[in-house]
Amino acid sequence: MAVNQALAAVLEDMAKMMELLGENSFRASAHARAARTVEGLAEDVSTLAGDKARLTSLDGIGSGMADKIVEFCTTGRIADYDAMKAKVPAGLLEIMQVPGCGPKTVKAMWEAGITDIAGLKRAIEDGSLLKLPRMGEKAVAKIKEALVFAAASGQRTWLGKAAAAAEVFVSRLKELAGVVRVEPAGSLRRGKDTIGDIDILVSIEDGTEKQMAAHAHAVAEAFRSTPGVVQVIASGEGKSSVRYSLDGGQGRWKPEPNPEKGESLPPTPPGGPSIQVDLRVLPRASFGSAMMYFTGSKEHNVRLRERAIKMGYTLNEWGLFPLDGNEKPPQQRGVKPVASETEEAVFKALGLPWIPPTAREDRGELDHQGPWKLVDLSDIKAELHSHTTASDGALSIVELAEEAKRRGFHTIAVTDHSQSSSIANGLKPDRLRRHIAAVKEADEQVKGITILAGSEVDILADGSLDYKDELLEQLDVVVASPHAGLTQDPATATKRLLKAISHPLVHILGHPTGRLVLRRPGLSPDMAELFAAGREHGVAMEINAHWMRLDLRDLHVRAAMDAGCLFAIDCDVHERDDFDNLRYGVATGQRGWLTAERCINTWSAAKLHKWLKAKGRGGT
DNA sequence: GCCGTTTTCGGCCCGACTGTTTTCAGTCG
Repeated sequence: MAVNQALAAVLEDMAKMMELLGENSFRASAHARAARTVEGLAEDVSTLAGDKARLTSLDGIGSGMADKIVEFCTTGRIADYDAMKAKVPAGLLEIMQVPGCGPKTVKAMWEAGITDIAGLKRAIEDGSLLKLPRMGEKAVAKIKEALVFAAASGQRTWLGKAAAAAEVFVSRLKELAGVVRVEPAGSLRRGKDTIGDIDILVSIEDGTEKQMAAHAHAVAEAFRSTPGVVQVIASGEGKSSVRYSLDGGQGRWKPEPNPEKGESLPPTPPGGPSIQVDLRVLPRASFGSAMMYFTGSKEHNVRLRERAIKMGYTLNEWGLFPLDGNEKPPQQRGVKPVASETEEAVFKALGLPWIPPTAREDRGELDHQGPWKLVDLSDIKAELHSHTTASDGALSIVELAEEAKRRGFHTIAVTDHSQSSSIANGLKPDRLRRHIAAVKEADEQVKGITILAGSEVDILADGSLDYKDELLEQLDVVVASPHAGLTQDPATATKRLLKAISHPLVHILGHPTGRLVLRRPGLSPDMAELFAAGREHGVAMEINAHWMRLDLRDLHVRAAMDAGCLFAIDCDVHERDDFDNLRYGVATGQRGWLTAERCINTWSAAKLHKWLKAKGRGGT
């Protein structure tokens, strides 16, 4: 998978450089699209390099691109890329990351001798940037301000962090007069594991033009003045953009330099990392098409619009309109849309079932036959991975069980850490034996839910488990997880995890790669081999729901689905609020097209308990 | 550079906003 990322980065850079060099923009976007395809592969692209027919069967990969991929996989380089790199200074690609600095602008900078961020800062200070075409005072001020946030603006944040930030705006705007609905859209609604910016849509109740404008104005004002907003980027009636402090910074930060401190550029904003939040205020009549538009993904939208054109329509955020050859946008000519108020209506008019937002990634969802039946939050009836105060959790066995019961679960498995996880206060065999007894006692005591005795057993570096079989046999649930040795090479990691999967007492492979989103890549085993073994041995693959893990990730889920695996979506509960992370695990499952029947947490108590008991006794 | 429900050539999604402009280019999502 590391190869996929490296190749995707190269193709992405090629696309950027083509834009800079003023080459055919469609050629550039073809490279960008190929980059996305390569990045989205569940298997290592180098395993496909010998099979050109399979390569060209991938979306956006034609004969020429396939040759480049083969070249990269066999020689580690692409001649065209090297040639472009020799022409285009690397610093220009960095400047292109700065908001407001697109290819045309950066090309003009290049022609003026600016080739990196430092040069850009100098050109701002000595005023030479102003001499560039279409570059006035305001444009320079904007770039100046953008540079302050440049380091942060390229960064993405965790799904859980972004969701919490979005909730601050949603709950605030919901209370305003004239507001019908407030919904997050964008990658947050799609449940992506990292979020670049937050999109929030507000629907305004019908009324006179004046009333609606007043409501829209009030919404925009409330949005911009939300505590924690550190910068207002744009503010119109229909659209506003701000930066919001992810550390909950209070009050408004003024992006003005203080000359007394010798500052010529604005100081770093308070509150640490921040995220851009975009607001759109819309009439009720176009809420469905606008939700589709702003939920994306961009690539999914492009496919939808292409489909619309083929069917004689044009699709935009205002609705689905008949194609009439008139150049002026239909909504500006008073043309009535065929569909616009709900997403269902727009999809239906395009001959499609409603597609779950989590599946809108241009990964074949438009060709999906029949209605979507993905696993849903309400399907989950069991939590099979949780920790108590016996290891590193915050709740007692009874507290944990009561909380699970309150959330409507029929089963909770207590799976504290095993002995090698000493940092997490893992249980030595004697303690585990006593813990099993305590769990059984609690199971007697707490009515209305089944409490299972389990363990999250370390998969040691050589693939063996952290307890002897004699002890594992006494457990109702065995979750085997890698915790240490997460920098092993792929071949070693594959061997290690295969050994654990083939162990007859293992039910669930916990957070299989050990990755931490935006922090640690984790293991890169051969996923195809893992999933084939998972199916063979009847081991469920975990989707760890914590937003810091989301492991398996969406693409792995899709591959494991195709391989016929079972899944467990678990919160890895350490404290009460961790149960709330379930939605992120479910979203990740949905992104891999996971159905409820393949997810053991959705099964009835009888079916689940029977499946667990069958392990190690000859059945699967 | 890709691709085919008019196509193996000639297309390739769509609108809002901003700033620099007097009619539009560039950027963004």
